[in-house]
Amino acid sequence: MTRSRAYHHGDLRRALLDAAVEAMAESGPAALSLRDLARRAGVSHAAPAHHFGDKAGLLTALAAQGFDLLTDALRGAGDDLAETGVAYVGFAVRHRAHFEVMFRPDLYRADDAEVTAARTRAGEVLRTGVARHTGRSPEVDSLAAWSIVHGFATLWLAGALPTRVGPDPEAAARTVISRLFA
Amino acid sequence: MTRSRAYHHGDLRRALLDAAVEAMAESGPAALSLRDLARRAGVSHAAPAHHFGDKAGLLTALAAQGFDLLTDALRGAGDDLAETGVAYVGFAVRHRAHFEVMFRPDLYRADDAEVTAARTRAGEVLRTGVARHTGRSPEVDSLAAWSIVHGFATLWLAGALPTRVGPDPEAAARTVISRLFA
DNA sequence: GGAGCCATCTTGTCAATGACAAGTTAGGCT
DNA sequence: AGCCTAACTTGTCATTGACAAGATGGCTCC
Repeated sequence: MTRSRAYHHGDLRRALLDAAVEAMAESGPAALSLRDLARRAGVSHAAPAHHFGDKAGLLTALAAQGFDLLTDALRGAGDDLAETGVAYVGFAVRHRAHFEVMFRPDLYRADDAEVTAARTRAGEVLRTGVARHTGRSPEVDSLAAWSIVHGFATLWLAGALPTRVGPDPEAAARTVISRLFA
Repeated sequence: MTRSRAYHHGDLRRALLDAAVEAMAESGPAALSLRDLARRAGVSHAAPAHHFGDKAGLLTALAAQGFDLLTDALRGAGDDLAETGVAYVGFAVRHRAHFEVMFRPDLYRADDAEVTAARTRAGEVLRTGVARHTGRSPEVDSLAAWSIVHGFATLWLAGALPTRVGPDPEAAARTVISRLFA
């Protein structure tokens, strides 16, 4: 590493992505500024452009990274469909910045090849999880399961849910998800 | 009206909100610019500040208007819970700009009194709709119903759903929602 | 071992934007 | 008639994203 070697940061690309996550955690995605990221990484204001082209480029990379992280999180939940759903909510809470970019296609280049591939991989995991679980129409079940976990996660992150839900999003999600299989 | 009377636009506040919806329909919420709205309304670049204070103020007004529109849409769906859910999705598709602001609290002053009241009203309609429908835990059912319609609407708007779902979001929503009551 | 090459990062600049300050106009009220 | 205040204007500033052109230094290849 040997932090701060004038030129050649070492891993500026990763440092900028990390800074972006950090900045979004503090002030939300709307306030994100490339120049602020450069400042955080200790480089000049134009350095990010070299790695990502423009702001949309950086968010594209962040989205791709996010879909890969989601894939890992879902795989780590094992074979139980309900736990996969809980893992989805857990990912949203733990990787809020990634999550908030991933499903906002106006912020990045959603048709980028790398993002598309990563999104497809995550979709596969979700789909096969549902197929493994139920004998009924896996198509509808897949949509319903995805909708309910995505909706719950989004509403939680937006602060739209009543406080009565409690402080633990994953516990609440477990209850809600199980309702789908009642 | 007598459009364009030099000073005193007549209904600039409404005109700016309409322009905001129009602008967001064209280029998404991230690209929204107060100066562009002023241009669309044919007023000076500082005119919006007088009515809304700042950008967050304008989006706060838009969010409040959105929650009122949502309340109307839900009420118009009648007593059937599934149809209320379909109406929720229909609202998201038909009033995309409002919807995309409403659940993004970092864009506006979510604790504004007017917004809070409007959000509460919409919440009431949703909650009583669920209570009327089921005898089981209305708390969990309410969360599950809200999650599934919000998730479906969000994913649809984000273009995240596979094309196989078809071109009609409300029809697809009907199928998915009915899965919740299977 | 050194010469050149190229990715990496810098400095400099421009137009656009949000926010604020201070002035101007018009329409209602007394 | 006069004024008084809400509604809008012009002007300005710091910040930002994007682009252009230059500087630097590690790496390869001979």
